[in-house]
Amino acid sequence: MAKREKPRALWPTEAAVSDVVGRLMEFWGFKRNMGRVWTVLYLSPQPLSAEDLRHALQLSSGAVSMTLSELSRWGVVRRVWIQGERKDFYTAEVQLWRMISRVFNEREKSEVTSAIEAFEDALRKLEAIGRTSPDPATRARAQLQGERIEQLLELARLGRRLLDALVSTGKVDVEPLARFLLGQQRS
Amino acid sequence: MAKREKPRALWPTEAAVSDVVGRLMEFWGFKRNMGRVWTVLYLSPQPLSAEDLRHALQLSSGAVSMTLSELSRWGVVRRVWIQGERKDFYTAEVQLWRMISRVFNEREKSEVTSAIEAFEDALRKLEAIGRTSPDPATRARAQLQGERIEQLLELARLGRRLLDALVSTGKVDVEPLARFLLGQQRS
DNA sequence: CGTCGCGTTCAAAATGATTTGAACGGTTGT
DNA sequence: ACAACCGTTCAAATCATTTTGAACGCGACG
Repeated sequence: MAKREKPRALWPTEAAVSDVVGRLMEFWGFKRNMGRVWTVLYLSPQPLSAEDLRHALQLSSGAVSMTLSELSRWGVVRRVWIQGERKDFYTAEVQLWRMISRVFNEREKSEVTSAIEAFEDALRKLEAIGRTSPDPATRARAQLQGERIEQLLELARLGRRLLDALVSTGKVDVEPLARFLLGQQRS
Repeated sequence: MAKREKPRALWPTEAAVSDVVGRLMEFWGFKRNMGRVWTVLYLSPQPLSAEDLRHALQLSSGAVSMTLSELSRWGVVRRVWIQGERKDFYTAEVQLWRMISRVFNEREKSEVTSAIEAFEDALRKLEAIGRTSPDPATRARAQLQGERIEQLLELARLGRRLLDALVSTGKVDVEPLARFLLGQQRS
């Protein structure tokens, strides 16, 4: 039986930071606990077990299990083997940018892409109306809506390009992006 | 009594588009109805009354009122006077980029900024521990956490720079940003 | 004035999301 | 084979958000 430290309460800074990250992630569309669990792992020198996390964050066993498996699905947490331990242990992905670009790529991009498709679809239908409707008022309205939707579509495409740029920049490292942004700045 | 068209059901494309935008906005942290209401206004040739919206989207009077006032607070919808009408009418802000950069600037930025402050705060506390704790293990741990939090801080600052870049680019027009992104691309 | 139409507010209801904890199934060690 | 231990699952419970609709206040009109 290896000697491991007992589940210990979080330091105040750990609690504070994981809370902040939890909030950010929640704001960002994930569950708050995902952020908190990830942060505790990220700040821990050693891998932690589900039980450690349960104590650190006062969660039920089910919650920990579900949160960890969700985090694993996003690839931001890894399961590690610890010699002579029965339990599973976990570590956080420490390559922050890799995490983020994966999320951008999988989550945001599909969101934006499906919006783009819907806009294109609507445009096609409106064009059909513009060509076939007998009523001039109807045609005019279709025309106007087409123009507006075109704008939305352009914006969505811009968004997608931005995501692509971020992700492809980030694939390697955050540096180039940072340099670009610095160059962008007024002073 | 001016002649105005009766509240009319949405065209299928209008319904579809407002739904998509509603989803995007929800995903994005707003209420779905905000997106839907905005879209209906955006696609309408004339300003619409609260009642029109109520019919178009099947909302209660209260919901329409609250949604419109929230949208007004974000400056994405404007109230307009229509000659000889008792009711209030509304139009959508059509400068898409202006809307978005306002949201970035007010909402995201404050989120990121407060995270940055919290990280800085945590760092200060950890440094104090690193200087004063008698226990070497504690000092080592504080050291490590400091490094990790430093990373988070750097990332948050990068995010803020990105937001600044977007917003300042967008203040004028979307064009420059678009050009930059195109230039960025691999081919 | 009194009434009507309209917009707003807010408590209550509905809906939606998250969390719990007990039950289950698999594994290890005896 | 059994007991102890762990992780997972999922229905039920809790908690948070959103929506409703009735009550109110204001201004316009007769």
